[in-house]
Amino acid sequence: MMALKKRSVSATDRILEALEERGYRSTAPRRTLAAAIGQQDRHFTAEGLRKQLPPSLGRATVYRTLKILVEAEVLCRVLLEDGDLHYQLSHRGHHHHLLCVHCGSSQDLTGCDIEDVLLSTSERHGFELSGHWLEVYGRCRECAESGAAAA
Amino acid sequence: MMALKKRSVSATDRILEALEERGYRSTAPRRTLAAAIGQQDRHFTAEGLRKQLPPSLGRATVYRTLKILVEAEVLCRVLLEDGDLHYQLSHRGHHHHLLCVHCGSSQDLTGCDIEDVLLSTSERHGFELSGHWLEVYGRCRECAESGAAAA
DNA sequence: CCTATTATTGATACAGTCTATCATTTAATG
DNA sequence: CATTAAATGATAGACTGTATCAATAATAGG
Repeated sequence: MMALKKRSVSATDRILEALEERGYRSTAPRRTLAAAIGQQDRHFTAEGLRKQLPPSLGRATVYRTLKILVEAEVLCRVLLEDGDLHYQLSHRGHHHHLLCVHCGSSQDLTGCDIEDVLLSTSERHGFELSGHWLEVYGRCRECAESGAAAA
Repeated sequence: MMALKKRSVSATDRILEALEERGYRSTAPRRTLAAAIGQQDRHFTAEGLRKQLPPSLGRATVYRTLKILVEAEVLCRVLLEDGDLHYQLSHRGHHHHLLCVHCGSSQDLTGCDIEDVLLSTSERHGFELSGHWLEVYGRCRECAESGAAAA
């Protein structure tokens, strides 16, 4: 019982597990990083993250660890509408995001049969599909309901 | 009759027209740039373009002009699979690209009703759609047929 | 054609994001 | 513990842009 805080704990743990699974050592900087990333509730940049960390944690370590985590698919990169690339906690497997341009939240796009549409369309072009990148922008339910007349 | 070379000529002209339409002055650097961009047959980077230009043409001018052209929708930015942003001549209106990861060519994705799929899916999430970004990666017909066993 | 006005240019410096190098420190292992 | 290899952080640098600004060039009016 009392399963509060489950989200942040499990995110941090998932990060540490992913590192361990891949044979990376458990170090103090990585534990600090994992905790900080686990607390992010939306997409973030490497430098934004760094500002929340003790300055003693070197730049290179932050970037190296982020890179590892993207490769491990614990983090994914999201493309903002202006072309900025941010990081975000990822759920397993290939998926897409509904990114709220107002509050910055993101939810996974589920129940979307976009793969099928792309596959058949590609075939018509004689194109051998190997992957795709999709980001969807708009306003989440909360922002749409509250700021009804937002830009 | 004899409508050869139409593509490159019209691309350069389209660029110059777009600048004029928007009230930008016709200058030698911009004409040089327009000609160089018109000759690109696939996506390129700002620095890659710059290497094909006289060094006297300043960095800032290249970047400024590219920015203007993206805003004018004469150029569009394409996202490569690794997160790199490149530029590319654009055809009018919103569209998507089939990007060949082998030869770097790109073709427009037509006959794709992805907007409809996204719209209905977004609605199910209570998400107010305002835009999206989609890139599709794979191999074009030529590359698929020739290098049958390519990576 | 000449001049005034204003946009444009290119040099320079700087910002942001990320990588390479490398001596030092630390974790894992026996 | 002692060994060994991984990881760290400092530093420098690459790459893609943006900001500033004095000098220059394009347009508009006379």
